[in-house]
Amino acid sequence: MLQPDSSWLDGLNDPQREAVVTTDGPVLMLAGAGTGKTAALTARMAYLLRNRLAWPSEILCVTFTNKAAREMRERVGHLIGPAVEGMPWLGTFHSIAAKMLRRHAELVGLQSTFTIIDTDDQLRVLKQLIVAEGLDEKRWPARQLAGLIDRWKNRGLNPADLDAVENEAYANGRGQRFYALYQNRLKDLNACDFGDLLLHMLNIFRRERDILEMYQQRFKYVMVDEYQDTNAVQYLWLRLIAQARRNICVVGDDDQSIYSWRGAEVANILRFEKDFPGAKVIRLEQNYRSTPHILGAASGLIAENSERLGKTLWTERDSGDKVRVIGVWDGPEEARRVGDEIERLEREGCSLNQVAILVRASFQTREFEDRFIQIGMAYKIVGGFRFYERAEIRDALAYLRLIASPSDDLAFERIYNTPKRGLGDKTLEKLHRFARAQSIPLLRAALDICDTDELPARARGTLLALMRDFARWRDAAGTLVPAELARTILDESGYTTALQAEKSAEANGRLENLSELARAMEEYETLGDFLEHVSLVMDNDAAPDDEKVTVMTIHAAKGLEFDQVFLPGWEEGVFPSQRALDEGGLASLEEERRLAYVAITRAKKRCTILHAANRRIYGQWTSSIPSRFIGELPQDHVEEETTLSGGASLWRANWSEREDPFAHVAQANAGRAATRGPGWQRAAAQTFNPAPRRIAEPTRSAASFAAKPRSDLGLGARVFHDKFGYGTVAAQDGNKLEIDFETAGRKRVIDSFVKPG
DNA sequence: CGGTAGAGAGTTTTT
DNA sequence: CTCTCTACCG
Repeated sequence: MLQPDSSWLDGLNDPQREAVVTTDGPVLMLAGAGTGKTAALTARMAYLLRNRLAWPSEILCVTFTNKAAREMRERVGHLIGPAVEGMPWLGTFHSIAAKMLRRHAELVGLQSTFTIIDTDDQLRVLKQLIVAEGLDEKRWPARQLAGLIDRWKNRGLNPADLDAVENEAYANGRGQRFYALYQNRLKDLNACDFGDLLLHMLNIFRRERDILEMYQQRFKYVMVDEYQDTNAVQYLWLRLIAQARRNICVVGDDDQSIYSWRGAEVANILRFEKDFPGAKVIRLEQNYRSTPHILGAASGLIAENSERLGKTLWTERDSGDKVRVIGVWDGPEEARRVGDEIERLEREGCSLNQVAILVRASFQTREFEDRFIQIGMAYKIVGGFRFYERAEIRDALAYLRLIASPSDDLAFERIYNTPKRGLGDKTLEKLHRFARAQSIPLLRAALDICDTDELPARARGTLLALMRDFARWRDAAGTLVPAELARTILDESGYTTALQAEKSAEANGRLENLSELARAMEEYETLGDFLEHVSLVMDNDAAPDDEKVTVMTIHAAKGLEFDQVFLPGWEEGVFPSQRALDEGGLASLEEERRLAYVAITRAKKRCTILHAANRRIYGQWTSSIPSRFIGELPQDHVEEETTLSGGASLWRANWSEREDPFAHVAQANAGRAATRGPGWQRAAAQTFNPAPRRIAEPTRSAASFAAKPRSDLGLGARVFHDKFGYGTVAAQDGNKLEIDFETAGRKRVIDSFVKPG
């Protein structure tokens, strides 16, 4: 064997280095937030490859997200060059399982060309089953069943494995039956859902010794990122694969486990040493990301949790700023305050890409979006719908799926009347009956039924035309590259035209998404490659674009870091969320606390926590008290700018700079005093001596300085706004416009956000 | 068959 | 409040 090459070890600290060179036997790397676990993991992989301990194809490296997989691939590539291209088994649990399952599909009754369906299709299938079984879909929602089936699959349970209690969970003891029906239906459709990818492979491993052994032999080394997030199937799957050689290295942080509601089991990380006796436990505790105050605040908070392995993060950095806690009057003021702070940071030269607002729940982003539009702050909302989950993308994909596999009934159902071509439920019903009678797929049935007199003339004509289109597209698929094929289909199906005709605000964006889709397809040579990619890999990562503040949920922010982090909405009921408090008991509360820990540890330089005394939730004004997590932050690391219980004096301190915070509430509450909670009354009872309210913008925003009116947007001008759609200019004040939007109503907007319509 | 009016529900979401 | 789904009418 060659001399071990240790150049990868430069720049790593002692524990990291140990994790890299301990290649034999099980290793549990407990890596706190910002301790360089990815660096360690990638160095370890480079070390294995460079020292010829394994070929690239002999390393199994599993991540949860495509993003993490991509990053890992890039970083290993940096260390060892293009050899990394040949790492076929570096990827997400799902993509790796899918790759395996394509090879062994027949063992679970599928063809290797099976389609991977998403939640949408899943719900459609379930709904059909529920209706077919004569159940009231209102009483027993498909969503609920989908959730149950998901959870069962996450736990590695097949229909036959359900006990009576599980079975009772749906429709009075019909859970098992529906689960089984669903699995059969998927088999008929030659499809599987995300959960199946892992469960099928687990079943195969359990049943077919030789196949399991083959993989056990192949993978000399197994590495797992974010191990605290593994669920039962993933755990069992990994354990089977790693059992033979026992060269498994898992990396995780029990304090950052925030996905238990999706089946992740922290217990997996806690029991690793039992599963793999003799495991070496390595703690990465030196933090390279945050200031001591940020770490101190986060550590103090997480120390309140009981079930943890325990780590002590430390840093060599200087102190920096304390974590700020700011109390404000209500939601709008919170957004205003954050906007002001960010403008100040901007003036100080801080890059907006280094600023993030992290919220507990996605509805909270709205407040900020409204405010940022008003002051002309560049922002991006991350999360929400993934690219491939958008309706237009899924429609386009359905067309392509149907070209690639004509038996894809789900795809057929999705597009046979999209765009609207006058085919309705009646026609679909007939098609279904026809297809079932002959045991043929819907597309085939549609073709054949045109030769009969089953359908009224008009429907038959429409259907026939559609079938001709499909025949033509199938031919075209032989000659055109996927991207061109997609463009042709979108064009000839009338999809593009229908969108263009629809003059709504979203239509434009949808058209852009579709061209984006076609552009993304350029990289693929075959339709099959592309479809596999899209169902498993295609994600939402916005191209690294220009200076923008990021607004996203804390869940979405895991693994990221920013100089400046704002954490709004730290109020009881919002964070920790009411649901967690009501339903999950202590375990839930602790997960919320871990979430808070993740949130704080995203900050490199400064972390600002906000809480509002009043918030409008579902249109109701509700008063709220600061989150218990605020009280749990160690005093030494925190500076409180104002406290609500401190009452008037603190409010008054900043009073003159601000518009009357009661204005909103007073207005909104006019005539509905009943909605005033105790907090409102308490605060309202305090007498203030408000400074005269400003008439114009309550705060100076950067946008209001460059107030040059645009001549092309005078009164009455018709304009288009990306978010609000078409409207008419009702007032113009410098570069600020008031616009009556056709659908969104009157809004104040900076002129650079609109274009003449 | 397709548009509109009311009702009902409404955390987090890597794949 | 605001979005989504379903029921009904044209």
